[in-house]
Amino acid sequence: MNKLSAPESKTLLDIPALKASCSEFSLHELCLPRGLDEDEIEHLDIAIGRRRRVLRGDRLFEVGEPFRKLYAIRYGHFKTVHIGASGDEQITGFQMTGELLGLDAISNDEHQCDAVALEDSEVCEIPFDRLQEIIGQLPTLMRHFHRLMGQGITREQNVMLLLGNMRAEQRFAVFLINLSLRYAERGFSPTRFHLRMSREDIANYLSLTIESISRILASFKKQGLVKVDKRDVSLLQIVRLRSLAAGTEPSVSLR
Amino acid sequence: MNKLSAPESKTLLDIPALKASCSEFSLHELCLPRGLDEDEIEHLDIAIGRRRRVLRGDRLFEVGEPFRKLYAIRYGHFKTVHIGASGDEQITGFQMTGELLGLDAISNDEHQCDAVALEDSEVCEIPFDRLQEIIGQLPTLMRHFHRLMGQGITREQNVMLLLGNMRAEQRFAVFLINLSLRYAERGFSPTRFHLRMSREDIANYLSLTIESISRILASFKKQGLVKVDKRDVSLLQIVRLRSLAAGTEPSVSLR
DNA sequence: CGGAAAGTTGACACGCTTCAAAGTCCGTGG
DNA sequence: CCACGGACTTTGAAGCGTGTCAACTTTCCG
Repeated sequence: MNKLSAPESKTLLDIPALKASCSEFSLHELCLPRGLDEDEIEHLDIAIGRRRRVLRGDRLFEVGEPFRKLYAIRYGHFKTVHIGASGDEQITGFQMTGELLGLDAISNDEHQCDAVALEDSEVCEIPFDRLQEIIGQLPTLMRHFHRLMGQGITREQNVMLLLGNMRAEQRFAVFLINLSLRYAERGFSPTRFHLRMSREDIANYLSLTIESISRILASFKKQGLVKVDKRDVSLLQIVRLRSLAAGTEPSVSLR
Repeated sequence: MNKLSAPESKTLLDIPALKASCSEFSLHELCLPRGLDEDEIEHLDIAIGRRRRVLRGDRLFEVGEPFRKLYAIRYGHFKTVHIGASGDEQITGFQMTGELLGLDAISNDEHQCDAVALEDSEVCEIPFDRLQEIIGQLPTLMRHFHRLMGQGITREQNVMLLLGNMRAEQRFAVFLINLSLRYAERGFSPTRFHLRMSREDIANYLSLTIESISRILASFKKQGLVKVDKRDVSLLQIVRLRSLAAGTEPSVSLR
């Protein structure tokens, strides 16, 4: 699907081509900030550095690695994994095309987590010091970047609410609805998609066990909420799923 | 303790006074960024707007309020409260002198939580658009501000780890050790401090019940880890508490 | 001093984990 | 093509940590 034959080592000053490449892959987050004129984009393309391919299972960056660049996902999926004090791993997020990786390293100049590709993927490397120089001259872009960092904060606050207040079924419903929304934003079906992550990853992210995920999935299937074949999911009653996720609808007992 | 008779309506261009006032109250976070020269501070003081007092129990800002300013705490304590979809409240953090409030609103131009004063407090109001103008001209300050936002992100990731992976005792130990560190940074005792928040607030923050907090506290007292009188806490065995918090030491059964 | 709010303590319930075992998928090699 | 093995998934039964509920005690503050 994402087959592309992009010229690998073209000059970075080819503005129309840059613009095209950004919109083509819907890098709407940082590569194609809304409201920039040609002149601004000209500055921006200096910061948008090399592309980098990351194969499934490989790490884009690791805990402790010095912080130099942010990464905008051109296509593919990633997970970010934190290592707790006692060696336990926790997945703190799944990222997809158009999203930004590496913000967690800004505070310490050191990456706080591993970023692992869930499938063969490609990212834009964005040197952070160059980015800061540029946004100093482009207020629109600065505002945009700050909004992105703010989104990182609110996203995580939502996960805090999820882990703090929700029971297993609701967590899983939130997980599904969240994926649905993000795929819809990218022009894919909100009701049918492929899970790039294993059950184990999902369980870890939601702080549940794979057994619980399995049981909830079985329960959802029996209620006719979803259809599941391996990692292919169809949301059959998205309205009910939404109200489950919102906590409006009382969750049905698992037995 | 924090009795001060600051001239309320002095001119904001009094640079030496500004400098003094910032260091005096250890607003080391944003009001006194390290590495700024006099000239830079001159620019900065335009952004540092009015001071504002907030009485115990009052809200500095509320959910849905349009975002205009960030707030640097000059003295006092706050909690930030999020309202879940089904009306349930969750406390997502406690903030103390020198910390920044309002970052969560940057993504949406709308505050995502309530900020409630836990005691009579005072903040610096920092108009965000002015701040952005200024950091566009002061790279040092920009880097500093980004570091602060990054800290917001890493702080929340730590809470995610806490809520996701830790049992009740460990959560509470982390809570105590975290307070201890932050008081130490501010020149207060790391082993004796006063809790500004109720048991209910603590329980809510840690996603536990007040009964659990009470039981854990009793258990810690029995083990000689802490001494507690109302809201006054003494950490008697900070080493063991640290290893409990780190998950190194297996937690002792509650009975 | 009195009533309300906050904190403590005990008994029980429940949701999820843990442990165990069976079932399914899928690549590999005979 | 089928047999085999390992990884992943499903399902069941039991256990544990924490929530819930209720009663009691202490503290707070007019």
